[in-house]
Amino acid sequence: MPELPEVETVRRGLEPWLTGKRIRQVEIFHPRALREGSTIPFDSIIGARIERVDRRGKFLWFVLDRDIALVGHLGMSGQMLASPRKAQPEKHLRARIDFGDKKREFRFIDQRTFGWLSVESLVSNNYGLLPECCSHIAPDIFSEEFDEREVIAKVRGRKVEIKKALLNQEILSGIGNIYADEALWHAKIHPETPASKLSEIELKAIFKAVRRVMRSALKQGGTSFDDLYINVNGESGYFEVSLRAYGREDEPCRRCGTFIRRITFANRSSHFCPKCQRKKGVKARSRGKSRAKWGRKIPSKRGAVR
DNA sequence: CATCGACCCTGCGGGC
DNA sequence: TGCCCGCAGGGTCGAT
Repeated sequence: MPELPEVETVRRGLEPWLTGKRIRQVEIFHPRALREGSTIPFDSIIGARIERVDRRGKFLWFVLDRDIALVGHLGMSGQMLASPRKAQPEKHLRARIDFGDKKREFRFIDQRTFGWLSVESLVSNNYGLLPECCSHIAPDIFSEEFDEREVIAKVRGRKVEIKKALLNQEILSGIGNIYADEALWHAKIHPETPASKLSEIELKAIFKAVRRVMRSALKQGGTSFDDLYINVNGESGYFEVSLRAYGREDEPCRRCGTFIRRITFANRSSHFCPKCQRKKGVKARSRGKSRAKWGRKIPSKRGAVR
Protein backbone atom coordinates (compact mmCIF):
# COMPACT_ATOMS: atom_id res chain seq x y z
CA MET A 1 0.00 0.00 0.00
CA PRO A 2 2.42 2.63 1.03
CA GLU A 3 4.75 3.92 -1.62
CA LEU A 4 7.72 6.24 -1.34
CA PRO A 5 5.85 9.34 -0.07
CA GLU A 6 4.03 7.34 2.60
CA VAL A 7 7.16 5.51 3.72
CA GLU A 8 9.09 8.78 3.80
CA THR A 9 6.32 10.35 5.87
CA VAL A 10 6.71 7.51 8.35
CA ARG A 11 10.50 7.86 8.32
CA ARG A 12 10.24 11.58 9.05
CA GLY A 13 7.94 10.80 11.92
CA LEU A 14 10.20 8.18 13.42
CA GLU A 15 13.58 9.82 13.07
CA PRO A 16 13.19 12.81 15.42
CA TRP A 17 11.39 10.67 17.94
CA LEU A 18 13.85 7.80 18.08
CA THR A 19 17.28 9.17 17.20
CA GLY A 20 19.54 8.86 20.23
CA LYS A 21 17.25 6.41 22.03
CA ARG A 22 18.16 2.85 22.88
CA ILE A 23 16.18 -0.31 22.22
CA ARG A 24 15.10 -1.73 25.59
CA GLN A 25 12.77 -4.53 24.72
CA VAL A 26 11.16 -6.18 21.71
CA GLU A 27 8.04 -8.30 21.41
CA ILE A 28 6.75 -10.15 18.36
CA PHE A 29 3.13 -11.22 18.31
CA HIS A 30 2.84 -12.86 14.91
CA PRO A 31 5.28 -15.20 13.14
CA ARG A 32 4.94 -13.37 9.85
CA ALA A 33 5.93 -10.08 11.43
CA LEU A 34 9.54 -11.20 11.08
CA ARG A 35 10.90 -11.44 7.55
CA GLU A 36 11.22 -15.00 6.47
CA GLY A 37 14.83 -15.76 5.72
CA SER A 38 16.34 -13.40 8.23
CA THR A 39 18.94 -15.29 10.22
CA ILE A 40 20.00 -12.85 12.90
CA PRO A 41 18.02 -13.25 16.14
CA PHE A 42 15.63 -10.37 16.58
CA ASP A 43 16.64 -9.63 20.13
CA SER A 44 20.24 -8.97 19.11
CA ILE A 45 19.24 -5.32 18.69
CA ILE A 46 18.48 -4.92 22.37
CA GLY A 47 20.71 -2.25 23.85
CA ALA A 48 21.53 -0.69 20.48
CA ARG A 49 21.32 3.06 20.02
CA ILE A 50 19.47 4.61 17.06
CA GLU A 51 21.73 6.86 15.01
CA ARG A 52 19.19 7.77 12.33
CA VAL A 53 16.44 6.32 10.16
CA ASP A 54 17.23 5.64 6.51
CA ARG A 55 15.16 4.66 3.54
CA ARG A 56 15.60 3.20 0.09
CA GLY A 57 12.42 3.06 -1.96
CA LYS A 58 9.80 1.51 0.29
CA PHE A 59 12.28 -0.10 2.70
CA LEU A 60 13.21 1.76 5.83
CA TRP A 61 15.69 0.96 8.54
CA PHE A 62 17.16 2.12 11.79
CA VAL A 63 20.88 2.72 11.62
CA LEU A 64 22.32 1.39 14.88
CA ASP A 65 25.58 1.82 16.74
CA ARG A 66 26.57 -1.69 15.65
CA ASP A 67 27.04 -3.59 12.42
CA ILE A 68 23.43 -4.66 12.02
CA ALA A 69 20.28 -2.69 11.18
CA LEU A 70 16.64 -3.00 12.09
CA VAL A 71 14.73 -2.99 8.81
CA GLY A 72 11.02 -2.65 8.16
CA HIS A 73 8.74 -2.90 5.17
CA LEU A 74 5.09 -1.88 5.35
CA GLY A 75 3.89 -4.25 2.64
CA MET A 76 0.29 -3.46 1.71
CA SER A 77 -1.16 -2.58 5.08
CA GLY A 78 1.64 -1.97 7.54
CA GLN A 79 1.72 0.89 10.01
CA MET A 80 4.42 2.08 12.37
CA LEU A 81 3.02 4.08 15.21
CA ALA A 82 4.27 6.02 18.19
CA SER A 83 1.50 4.83 20.47
CA PRO A 84 0.82 5.79 24.06
CA ARG A 85 2.08 2.89 26.14
CA LYS A 86 -1.23 2.49 27.85
CA ALA A 87 -3.29 2.46 24.66
CA GLN A 88 -5.22 -0.75 24.04
CA PRO A 89 -3.42 -3.17 21.71
CA GLU A 90 -4.73 -2.82 18.16
CA LYS A 91 -6.41 -5.79 16.54
CA HIS A 92 -3.55 -6.35 14.12
CA LEU A 93 -0.69 -5.44 16.41
CA ARG A 94 2.24 -7.58 15.23
CA ALA A 95 5.20 -6.24 17.16
CA ARG A 96 6.11 -3.75 19.83
CA ILE A 97 9.42 -2.14 20.62
CA ASP A 98 10.30 -0.25 23.75
CA PHE A 99 12.71 2.54 22.88
CA GLY A 100 12.92 3.85 26.40
CA ASP A 101 10.34 6.61 25.93
CA LYS A 102 8.29 6.86 29.09
CA LYS A 103 5.13 7.81 27.28
CA ARG A 104 5.24 6.16 23.89
CA GLU A 105 6.21 2.88 22.34
CA PHE A 106 6.78 1.73 18.77
CA ARG A 107 4.00 -0.42 17.41
CA PHE A 108 3.99 -2.35 14.16
CA ILE A 109 0.46 -3.02 12.99
CA ASP A 110 -0.33 -4.96 9.84
CA GLN A 111 -3.66 -6.34 8.76
CA ARG A 112 -2.54 -8.34 5.74
CA THR A 113 0.84 -9.43 7.09
CA PHE A 114 2.78 -8.66 3.94
CA GLY A 115 4.89 -6.25 5.91
CA TRP A 116 7.71 -7.29 8.23
CA LEU A 117 10.55 -6.31 10.49
CA SER A 118 13.99 -7.85 10.28
CA VAL A 119 17.43 -7.58 11.77
CA GLU A 120 19.92 -7.51 8.91
CA SER A 121 23.63 -7.45 8.37
CA LEU A 122 25.06 -4.64 6.28
CA VAL A 123 26.64 -4.71 2.86
CA SER A 124 28.49 -1.82 1.28
CA ASN A 125 28.15 -0.19 -2.08
CA ASN A 126 29.90 2.88 -3.47
CA TYR A 127 27.76 5.19 -1.41
CA GLY A 128 27.59 3.50 1.96
CA LEU A 129 26.02 0.65 3.85
CA LEU A 130 22.77 -1.10 2.99
CA PRO A 131 20.91 -3.81 4.86
CA GLU A 132 21.28 -7.11 3.08
CA CYS A 133 17.58 -7.59 2.35
CA CYS A 134 17.40 -4.43 0.27
CA SER A 135 20.78 -4.52 -1.39
CA HIS A 136 19.12 -5.61 -4.63
CA ILE A 137 16.75 -2.63 -4.57
CA ALA A 138 17.66 0.19 -6.92
CA PRO A 139 18.08 3.77 -5.68
CA ASP A 140 14.89 5.80 -5.67
CA ILE A 141 14.40 8.92 -7.71
CA PHE A 142 15.33 11.29 -4.86
CA SER A 143 18.51 9.45 -3.93
CA GLU A 144 22.00 10.83 -4.54
CA GLU A 145 22.76 7.54 -6.19
CA PHE A 146 20.01 8.00 -8.73
CA ASP A 147 21.52 8.35 -12.20
CA GLU A 148 18.75 9.36 -14.58
CA ARG A 149 20.69 8.65 -17.76
CA GLU A 150 21.52 5.19 -16.59
CA VAL A 151 17.97 4.46 -15.52
CA ILE A 152 16.57 5.75 -18.81
CA ALA A 153 18.91 3.42 -20.67
CA LYS A 154 17.85 0.54 -18.46
CA VAL A 155 14.16 1.21 -18.98
CA ARG A 156 14.57 1.48 -22.72
CA GLY A 157 16.36 -1.84 -22.77
CA ARG A 158 13.35 -3.66 -21.34
CA LYS A 159 10.74 -5.30 -23.45
CA VAL A 160 7.92 -4.78 -20.97
CA GLU A 161 5.29 -2.08 -20.81
CA ILE A 162 6.41 1.21 -19.25
CA LYS A 163 4.23 0.77 -16.21
CA LYS A 164 5.76 -2.59 -15.40
CA ALA A 165 9.21 -1.07 -15.72
CA LEU A 166 8.24 1.75 -13.35
CA LEU A 167 6.99 -0.77 -10.80
CA ASN A 168 10.18 -2.81 -10.99
CA GLN A 169 12.07 -1.90 -7.82
CA GLU A 170 15.32 -3.18 -9.28
CA ILE A 171 15.26 -0.50 -12.00
CA LEU A 172 14.26 2.36 -9.74
CA SER A 173 12.51 2.05 -6.42
CA GLY A 174 9.69 3.71 -4.55
CA ILE A 175 7.03 3.76 -7.26
CA GLY A 176 3.90 1.69 -6.68
CA ASN A 177 0.57 1.41 -8.40
CA ILE A 178 -0.81 4.82 -7.41
CA TYR A 179 2.13 7.00 -8.34
CA ALA A 180 2.83 5.02 -11.50
CA ASP A 181 -0.68 5.80 -12.74
CA GLU A 182 -0.46 9.41 -11.60
CA ALA A 183 2.92 10.06 -13.21
CA LEU A 184 1.88 8.46 -16.48
CA TRP A 185 -1.25 10.61 -16.53
CA HIS A 186 0.79 13.77 -15.99
CA ALA A 187 3.28 12.75 -18.66
CA LYS A 188 0.46 11.70 -21.04
CA ILE A 189 1.87 8.25 -21.61
CA HIS A 190 -0.25 5.11 -21.94
CA PRO A 191 0.70 2.56 -19.26
CA GLU A 192 1.00 -0.25 -21.80
CA THR A 193 3.42 1.59 -24.06
CA PRO A 194 6.41 -0.68 -24.63
CA ALA A 195 9.27 0.79 -22.58
CA SER A 196 11.61 0.36 -25.52
CA LYS A 197 9.48 2.61 -27.74
CA LEU A 198 9.75 5.64 -25.49
CA SER A 199 12.17 8.40 -26.40
CA GLU A 200 14.61 9.88 -23.93
CA ILE A 201 12.52 13.03 -23.90
CA GLU A 202 9.41 11.08 -22.97
CA LEU A 203 11.19 9.20 -20.22
CA LYS A 204 12.56 12.44 -18.85
CA ALA A 205 9.02 13.75 -18.81
CA ILE A 206 7.86 10.65 -16.94
CA PHE A 207 10.57 11.03 -14.31
CA LYS A 208 9.80 14.69 -13.96
CA ALA A 209 6.17 13.74 -13.39
CA VAL A 210 7.16 11.11 -10.84
CA ARG A 211 9.12 13.71 -8.88
CA ARG A 212 6.35 16.25 -9.10
CA VAL A 213 3.65 13.86 -7.97
CA MET A 214 5.70 12.40 -5.15
CA ARG A 215 6.88 15.79 -3.85
CA SER A 216 3.35 17.02 -3.85
CA ALA A 217 2.10 13.88 -2.07
CA LEU A 218 4.85 14.21 0.50
CA LYS A 219 3.80 17.76 1.27
CA GLN A 220 0.33 16.49 1.99
CA GLY A 221 1.46 13.60 4.15
CA GLY A 222 0.89 10.89 1.56
CA THR A 223 -2.21 9.23 0.16
CA SER A 224 -4.78 7.68 2.47
CA PHE A 225 -7.96 5.98 1.31
CA ASP A 226 -8.91 4.74 4.73
CA ASP A 227 -7.22 4.18 8.04
CA LEU A 228 -4.79 1.70 6.57
CA TYR A 229 -2.23 4.31 5.73
CA ILE A 230 -1.48 6.81 8.45
CA ASN A 231 1.57 8.57 9.80
CA VAL A 232 3.25 7.65 13.09
CA ASN A 233 0.73 9.76 14.98
CA GLY A 234 -2.22 8.01 13.41
CA GLU A 235 -3.16 10.85 11.05
CA SER A 236 -4.21 10.37 7.42
CA GLY A 237 -2.56 12.05 4.44
CA TYR A 238 -4.50 14.29 2.09
CA PHE A 239 -3.11 13.50 -1.32
CA GLU A 240 -6.14 11.47 -2.31
CA VAL A 241 -7.93 14.65 -3.36
CA SER A 242 -5.12 15.40 -5.81
CA LEU A 243 -5.32 12.07 -7.61
CA ARG A 244 -5.91 12.50 -11.34
CA ALA A 245 -6.06 8.90 -12.54
CA TYR A 246 -5.79 6.35 -9.77
CA GLY A 247 -9.18 5.25 -8.49
CA ARG A 248 -11.06 7.54 -10.91
CA GLU A 249 -12.55 5.00 -13.29
CA ASP A 250 -15.52 6.47 -15.19
CA GLU A 251 -14.82 9.92 -13.80
CA PRO A 252 -13.89 12.74 -16.20
CA CYS A 253 -10.25 13.41 -16.99
CA ARG A 254 -9.27 16.71 -15.40
CA ARG A 255 -7.60 17.77 -18.65
CA CYS A 256 -10.05 16.78 -21.36
CA GLY A 257 -13.19 15.42 -19.74
CA THR A 258 -12.94 11.96 -21.28
CA PHE A 259 -13.85 9.23 -18.83
CA ILE A 260 -10.89 7.63 -17.12
CA ARG A 261 -10.55 3.95 -17.97
CA ARG A 262 -9.39 1.10 -15.80
CA ILE A 263 -7.69 -1.93 -17.25
CA THR A 264 -5.95 -4.77 -15.50
CA PHE A 265 -2.66 -6.27 -16.38
CA ALA A 266 -0.09 -8.05 -14.31
CA ASN A 267 -2.91 -8.61 -11.79
CA ARG A 268 -3.24 -4.93 -11.04
CA SER A 269 -5.40 -2.06 -12.09
CA SER A 270 -4.16 0.72 -14.31
CA HIS A 271 -6.09 3.94 -14.63
CA PHE A 272 -5.57 6.31 -17.54
CA CYS A 273 -7.23 8.77 -19.85
CA PRO A 274 -7.84 7.04 -23.18
CA LYS A 275 -7.62 10.36 -25.01
CA CYS A 276 -4.64 12.05 -23.37
CA GLN A 277 -2.65 8.84 -23.01
CA ARG A 278 -2.55 7.15 -26.39
CA LYS A 279 -0.53 4.05 -26.90
CA LYS A 280 2.55 4.92 -28.87
CA GLY A 281 3.08 3.14 -32.12
CA VAL A 282 -0.65 2.68 -32.63
CA LYS A 283 -1.82 4.69 -35.63
CA ALA A 284 -3.80 7.75 -34.66
CA ARG A 285 -7.37 6.90 -35.36
CA SER A 286 -9.40 9.89 -34.37
CA ARG A 287 -7.74 13.07 -35.43
CA GLY A 288 -10.89 14.10 -37.23
CA LYS A 289 -14.38 12.99 -36.43
CA SER A 290 -14.80 11.71 -39.96
CA ARG A 291 -12.20 9.04 -39.43
CA ALA A 292 -14.54 7.20 -37.15
CA LYS A 293 -16.67 6.37 -40.18
CA TRP A 294 -13.72 4.86 -41.94
CA GLY A 295 -12.07 2.82 -39.32
CA ARG A 296 -13.28 -0.32 -37.65
CA LYS A 297 -14.56 -2.11 -40.76
CA ILE A 298 -11.62 -4.40 -40.61
CA PRO A 299 -11.31 -5.92 -37.18
CA SER A 300 -8.19 -4.87 -35.36
CA LYS A 301 -5.65 -7.55 -34.58
CA ARG A 302 -6.88 -7.68 -31.07
CA GLY A 303 -10.46 -8.09 -32.17
CA ALA A 304 -9.56 -10.74 -34.68
CA VAL A 305 -7.96 -12.97 -32.10
CA ARG A 306 -11.03 -13.57 -30.13
C1' DC B 1 19.37 -12.82 -17.72
C1' DA B 2 14.35 -11.29 -18.36
C1' DT B 3 9.67 -12.28 -17.86
C1' DC B 4 5.43 -14.50 -16.15
C1' DG B 5 2.21 -16.42 -13.01
C1' DA B 6 1.31 -18.10 -8.58
C1' DC B 7 1.51 -17.13 -4.01
C1' DC B 8 1.73 -15.05 0.63
C1' DC B 9 -2.72 -12.73 3.82
C1' DT B 10 -7.14 -10.25 5.71
C1' DG B 11 -11.08 -7.58 5.03
C1' DC B 12 -14.34 -4.92 2.39
C1' DG B 13 -18.19 -3.94 -0.69
C1' DG B 14 -21.28 -5.48 -4.35
C1' DG B 15 -24.33 -8.80 -6.47
C1' DC B 16 -27.33 -12.42 -5.78
C1' DT C 1 -28.92 -12.33 6.34
C1' DG C 2 -25.25 -14.98 4.25
C1' DC C 3 -22.28 -16.45 0.59
C1' DC C 4 -19.23 -15.85 -3.19
C1' DC C 5 -16.59 -12.94 -5.98
C1' DG C 6 -13.41 -9.43 -7.14
C1' DC C 7 -10.58 -6.18 -5.35
C1' DA C 8 -6.88 -3.76 -2.45
C1' DG C 9 -1.38 0.72 -2.06
C1' DG C 10 3.85 -5.14 -2.15
C1' DG C 11 7.47 -8.40 -2.93
C1' DT C 12 9.39 -13.16 -3.69
C1' DC C 13 9.85 -17.48 -5.85
C1' DG C 14 10.15 -21.12 -9.27
C1' DA C 15 9.35 -22.23 -14.00
C1' DT C 16 10.20 -21.05 -18.67
